[in-house]
Amino acid sequence: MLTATMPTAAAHPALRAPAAAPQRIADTLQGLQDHVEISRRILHAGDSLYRTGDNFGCLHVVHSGFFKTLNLAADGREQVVGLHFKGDWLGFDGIATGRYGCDAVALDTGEVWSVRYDALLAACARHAPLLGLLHAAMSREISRDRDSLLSLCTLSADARVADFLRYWAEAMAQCGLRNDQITLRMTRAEIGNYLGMTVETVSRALTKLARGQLIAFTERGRRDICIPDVSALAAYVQRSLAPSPVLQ
Amino acid sequence: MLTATMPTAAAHPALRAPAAAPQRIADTLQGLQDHVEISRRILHAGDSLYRTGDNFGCLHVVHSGFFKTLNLAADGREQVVGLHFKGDWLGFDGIATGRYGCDAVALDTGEVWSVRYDALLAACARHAPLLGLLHAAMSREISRDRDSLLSLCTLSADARVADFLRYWAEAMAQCGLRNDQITLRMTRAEIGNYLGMTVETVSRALTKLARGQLIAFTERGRRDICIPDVSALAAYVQRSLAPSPVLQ
DNA sequence: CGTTGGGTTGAACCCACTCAATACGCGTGG
DNA sequence: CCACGCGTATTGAGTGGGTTCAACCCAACG
Repeated sequence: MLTATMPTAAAHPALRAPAAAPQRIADTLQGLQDHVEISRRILHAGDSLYRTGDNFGCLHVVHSGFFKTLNLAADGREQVVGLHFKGDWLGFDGIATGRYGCDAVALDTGEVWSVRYDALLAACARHAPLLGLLHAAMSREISRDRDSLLSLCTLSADARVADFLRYWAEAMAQCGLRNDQITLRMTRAEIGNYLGMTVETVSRALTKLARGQLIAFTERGRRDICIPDVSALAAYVQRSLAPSPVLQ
Repeated sequence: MLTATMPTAAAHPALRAPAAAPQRIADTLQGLQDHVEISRRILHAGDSLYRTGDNFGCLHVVHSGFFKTLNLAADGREQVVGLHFKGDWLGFDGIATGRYGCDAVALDTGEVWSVRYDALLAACARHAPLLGLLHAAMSREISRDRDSLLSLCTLSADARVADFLRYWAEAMAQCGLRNDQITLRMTRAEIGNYLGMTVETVSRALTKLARGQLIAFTERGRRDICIPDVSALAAYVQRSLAPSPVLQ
């Protein structure tokens, strides 16, 4: 069995997912391709896959690219509630009510595979493992959301940014992409919204991490970030928990 | 069709659930009873239904009482990530990994119905509507978690407490219980943890709400709370969004 | 009684926010 | 080519909401 090497510390809470993530992603895409009729669709940065209130009919799986989900309140508040990478499903929130409960927006050019929910259920009836994949994906989504809550409530602003970068790098690795140098597809405003802080705080946190050698900016633009050692970010999060002074 | 009256403002984001919640709960319990072998279990306040890391084998449905789910990080951080009432499912987070990802703890005496996950799947194959109930429950869980994120990131401490009370009262109504006077089953510490603030802030927020006549404490103890008008709480949340001075 | 756990309240502090100025990157058009 | 505008990012100074630290109240209980 070809298990991808996972260089980062395995002790981290958000790392409960099985180490064989690339295999899982491949199985998901293959399973869909083999048993359900799928419709492929290319989206570009800023395009919406679906919007809050749209009639629910399809589930979607990210085949390439990056997506964010936005929760919109009736009063205008909006909140980035999830980031989604290759192999992730989109649209679960629509099953219960028959309407999507959030917006799904592409962060750059990418492809999604869409399947009709009823067709998927029919396929699951014929081919049971497909249902297992579906349930596992929903289960992971729930766990992931809870980990977000945990980080949001228990970490300082700096640590949340560090944890965000670690999460992104982790996701890159699971997609089989290199994660020592990542290009954030989000503006500081989006990151700040996702992490519950302001643009300025995000910026300050990033410069502090750069000062501490935990990350480095590349020559071109400040949206590319070098992460020499992903596990060092996790260590930073741990350190910042203790009331002992970390790095200035 | 007997649709329960929902007195509260329908404009609120967390109110996406179909209005026929009592019917949904009844259907869930009936569906389980009719098609799967269930094992009933009584728990008392503080008892754990399952713990983080336990082998996953069962899903559980609350039949009576109140439960909280606790996310535990390896480093000791713990976070209340969910509250669960009659008809709610517990244990979804265990499907993906084969181990529960959090603790489920009873907030007072209550009964849960447990079903083996594999038995449930088999029953779903025989009786399709059961699968619909399961997926709807998972879908609602995801939506609910996202609403928590939204509140946590976009509301002030006072508004979060108000929103918490509104949510609890809402849940009581959906269970068919009276919601003009609720007994919080949680200590200030638990509430604070759930809402991402300290005990003192929770206490201050409650006294402020009481000063503003939005809630009132009963004669006995400060854990019983009268809510004369639930929709007034939602209105308070809305008001506190605008930078205009609310109530002192 | 004394003790213990939960709750409230006050005072001082501090992290993160607001406000504001500046700098950067990039496309457009002169 | 530079000028210009615009969105984005960074940095500084000042403020404030929420925290920390502390004292105190109260009810339950041995």
